[in-house]
Amino acid sequence: MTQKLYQKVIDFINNQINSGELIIGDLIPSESQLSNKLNVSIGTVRKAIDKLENQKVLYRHHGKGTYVSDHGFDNSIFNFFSYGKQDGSSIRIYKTTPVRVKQKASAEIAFQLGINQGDDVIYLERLGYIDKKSPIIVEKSWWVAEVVEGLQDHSIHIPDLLYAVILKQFDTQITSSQEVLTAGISDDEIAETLHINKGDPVVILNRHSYAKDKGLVEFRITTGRADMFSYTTTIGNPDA
Amino acid sequence: MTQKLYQKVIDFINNQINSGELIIGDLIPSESQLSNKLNVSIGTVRKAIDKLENQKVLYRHHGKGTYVSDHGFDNSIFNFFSYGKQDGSSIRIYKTTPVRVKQKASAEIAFQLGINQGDDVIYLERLGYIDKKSPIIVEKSWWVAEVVEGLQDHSIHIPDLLYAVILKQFDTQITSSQEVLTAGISDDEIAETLHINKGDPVVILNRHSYAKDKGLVEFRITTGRADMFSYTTTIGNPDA
DNA sequence: CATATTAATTCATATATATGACTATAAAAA
DNA sequence: TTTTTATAGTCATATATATGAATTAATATG
Repeated sequence: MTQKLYQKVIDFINNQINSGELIIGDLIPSESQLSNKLNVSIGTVRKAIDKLENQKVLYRHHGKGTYVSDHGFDNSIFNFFSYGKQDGSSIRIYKTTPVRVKQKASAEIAFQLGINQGDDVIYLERLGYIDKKSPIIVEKSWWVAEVVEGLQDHSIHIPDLLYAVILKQFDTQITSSQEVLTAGISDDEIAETLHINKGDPVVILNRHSYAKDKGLVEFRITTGRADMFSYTTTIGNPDA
Repeated sequence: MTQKLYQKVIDFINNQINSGELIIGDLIPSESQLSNKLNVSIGTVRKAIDKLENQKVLYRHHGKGTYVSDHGFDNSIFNFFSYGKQDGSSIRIYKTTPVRVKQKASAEIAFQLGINQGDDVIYLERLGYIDKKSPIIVEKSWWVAEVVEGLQDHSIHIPDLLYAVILKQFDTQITSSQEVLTAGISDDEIAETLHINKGDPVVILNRHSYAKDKGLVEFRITTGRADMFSYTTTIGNPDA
């Protein structure tokens, strides 16, 4: 045997997802269909699906079938914003996009995106709300212009989930992101936007996003009010 | 069948761990031994171990056996401190314990530990270093006194891994912790300890730890220099 | 003694098979 | 028509078996 058979199945499913033949929410072929199509036993298909289910790429529904999950990006740290403190229940953040322009990349942005200073980038500034009053996060996002040419056009509607537009309008599938979280204090600009005082603590999340076949396409700095942020995890085994 | 057989295997192994018959680093019985002992097929044992491996409770070493992992607590956010910024490689933090006293619980601490104000608690203050110079984290930890009676005694050596002592000296197994991360700014005391300026940003991690059969036993506030902290995650599928 | 070989143990991969349980749909009965 | 029943498709659990690969320990060989 030249390679692991279950890897063949994993690759097949990943390819279907990455090529767009399968998208979030889709039912994938049944275990027996995959078994026949790929000439492996049904047990091998199960093992492959087990692994993809553990990675949250797929989820099973007994009696119905196996679906493509959208949980990959639900893991973003900033989806763990919570209003109060205790529960850690993730709440919905509504977003607006007050700024969207094409501009020349600064030295810093060029460095972050791996392009040359002065190259075209599309800059978006988004605000996140949990109610209608004042924003709790500011999101600054720079895109390689050639990838999303026209995104600065206000005729394009930007929904809460930015990547949905990127996929549909620009045929660009964001496959993974790298996030780095740290803390800081607000400067004048951030303080005014978030209705807090200069020097108040903020949470800062830098994100680099990669697209299929295109590499690094977005650099994003998200700044959030520390008093509105808490990230909750459980370690160990609560069942024990 | 009254219940899932693989669950029987999972329960057996978890019980061995929780009772202390198996501790971190131990080799668990081989698949065939478990199969014989519990009267289930070897495939069922594999399925059970698969699940525990996914939960990071166990890890396998091909040709040697399956071991009890300590990765449960490696997930602590503060193990993702990194010195520089980029790589996110987790580094070792050396700890000292300059303060350890028995005291009466304040209203706040009593609330956090679910005990009465004025009840005895053991208070530890620990400092974390990445080199020998100045500390980058301050850890304030309050324990229910009856659980760790004597921990304030300086004759007890406290290693970097505090929970190892708790297990051995006080027969108390920490089974899970709940962590909440947020950001803040340093007050005078913290600023002095961490050799930063008052008002500088800090990362704050609150932890509640639970012990087997004893419930909530520790409340901890860890404060770290924001410029030394970064928490890195990858979302989505980098392989895709 | 030092080194190479062999054997035993253990996990890893792969297949085949049987039974059970959940879901949706089509057929039959009220 | 509405309700019930039967059935087919799907994933879930469980066992048995075979082969392969990694590790360790025992044995043979020089």
